Amino acid sequence: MTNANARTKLLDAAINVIRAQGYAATSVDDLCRAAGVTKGAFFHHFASKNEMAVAVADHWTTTTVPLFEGAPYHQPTDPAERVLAYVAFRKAIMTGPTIRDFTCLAGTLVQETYDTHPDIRDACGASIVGHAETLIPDIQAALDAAGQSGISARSLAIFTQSTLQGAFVLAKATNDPGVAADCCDHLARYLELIFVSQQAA
Amino acid sequence: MTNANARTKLLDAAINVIRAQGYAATSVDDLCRAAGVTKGAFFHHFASKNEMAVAVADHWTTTTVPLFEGAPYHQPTDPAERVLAYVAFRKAIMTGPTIRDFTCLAGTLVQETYDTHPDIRDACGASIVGHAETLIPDIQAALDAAGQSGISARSLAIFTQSTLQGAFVLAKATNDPGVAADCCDHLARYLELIFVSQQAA
DNA sequence: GTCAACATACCAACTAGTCGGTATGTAGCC
DNA sequence: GGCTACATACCGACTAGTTGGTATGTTGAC
Repeated sequence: MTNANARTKLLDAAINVIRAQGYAATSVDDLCRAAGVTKGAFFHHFASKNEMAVAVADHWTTTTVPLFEGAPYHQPTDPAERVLAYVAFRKAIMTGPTIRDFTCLAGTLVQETYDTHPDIRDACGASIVGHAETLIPDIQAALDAAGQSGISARSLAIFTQSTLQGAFVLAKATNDPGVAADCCDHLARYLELIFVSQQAA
Repeated sequence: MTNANARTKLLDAAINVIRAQGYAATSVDDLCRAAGVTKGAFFHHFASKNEMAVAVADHWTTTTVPLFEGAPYHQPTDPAERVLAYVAFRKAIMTGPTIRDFTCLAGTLVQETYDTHPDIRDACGASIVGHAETLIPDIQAALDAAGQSGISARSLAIFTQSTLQGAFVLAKATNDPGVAADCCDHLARYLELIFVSQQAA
């Protein structure tokens, strides 16, 4: 990591610095210091601070995709169980030493940029929606199995991400990671109630 | 509003400016310009930008409390219906001209300050949790009526706020207020499924 | 006259971004 | 192999403008 090139070092550092301080409060010098590179290197790789923010949103996607692809929640044979295992996995990784460590870069970044920096907003949106979309097949299968024809799989997939983003906000506001875990339990209960309906019939 | 004192004008302006731009990206001059007052007035009323942020979180509570107290969702006689009417009310006010107009100042503010400004974080936390607590009596009554002894009313009240905060984040990320409304529908369905369980028995 | 409520002028520190320069390739020609 | 020509990656001093905050008025109510 340390002997990676300056661009990668900057993007890796930016993930943590921006999650802790926010985007606007993070100066280019802050990022260079955290990455151990100079300002010259920064502006060699990125035309502006803004362009770096777009790049870091993409980098966030790049780093999280393998994490989820390699996660154990894909193992159950039943789609509904896979979705619930996904929520359990999300809850399980909410145990970092600090709240910052398990919160979402894209969610944090978009909150302060959605109205002023459309390019950053779109990159964050693509990251979050792209992840949500990986859940749609399993959710659709689970809904079909439960005979739930009135619920959109896409809407439900988006809702899972919304719940997680909200859980992060509440964890920050209460300074208590446990609140986020509680929210996962409610999300899991909601999904169980939906997915189980036909099995009960 | 315009002939209010400078302090009130600043706090009113700060709600909208900070919701649009974020806290760190909002300069004291921005706030003074938006409020139509001078910098001298700002620092006459607030010792620092930070102190103003704490004050605006409190001001946010002060302005939203009457909005919810006077809302029609208290009318149903059944507690469960009141809770569902609350969610419907939250959905109904998500129709501002821009996303900024219906998002939560406290949620936006805490995202970028939770780690660096504990005083602002606590003020935001108090605003959100304080609002959640107004829902607890109805939620508790609805849970009791449904025989749901395994669910904490407080945890569920917090979850409603978490869901709303997440809905705001997703609406921002997708630049689509409709996403937030969809999330309200899912929240309502979850509550219905919980509250209805004993009625079905 | 005193005091709160502002206004104006100002400052030191910091900001994003620039620019001239260096170090290390590497491709192609002879 | 040795040479030129050019490209990439990086350095760090510099600048023009902005920032939060201060110092010093002014004004009007009591």
